[in-house]
Amino acid sequence: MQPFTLNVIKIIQSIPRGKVMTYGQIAKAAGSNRAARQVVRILHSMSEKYQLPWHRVVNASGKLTIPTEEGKVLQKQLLQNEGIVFEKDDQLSLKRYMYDPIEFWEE
DNA sequence: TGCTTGACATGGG
DNA sequence: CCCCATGCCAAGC
Repeated sequence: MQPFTLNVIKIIQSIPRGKVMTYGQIAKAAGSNRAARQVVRILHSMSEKYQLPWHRVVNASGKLTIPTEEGKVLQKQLLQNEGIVFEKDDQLSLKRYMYDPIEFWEE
């Protein structure tokens, strides 16, 4: 496994309750700013094994991008359980809920 | 080894 | 705001 992959896993595990991160952010934080698609794959194949909070990962627009309707509904419910409120059907406010680890370094 | 596959991102029309 | 093309790169086959 590549170090990048491991980083992605750790980062996703570090997302706190009630917060979300975008694929691009995670990829960048893991060391490759253009590897959003690898994050996708990792979520696909490792979310079970590593118990990743996959539902806290959304796209750059702050929308749910699960292909199936059931998956989308499930993710939405999981996020709502954590206190996140949706503006529209599958749209949430990134301004409010986006988790940026940079807070730790710069604050 | 080489080609295909994505739950993405970004920019242009 | 929606749709499309293109870039990207590790994992699977």
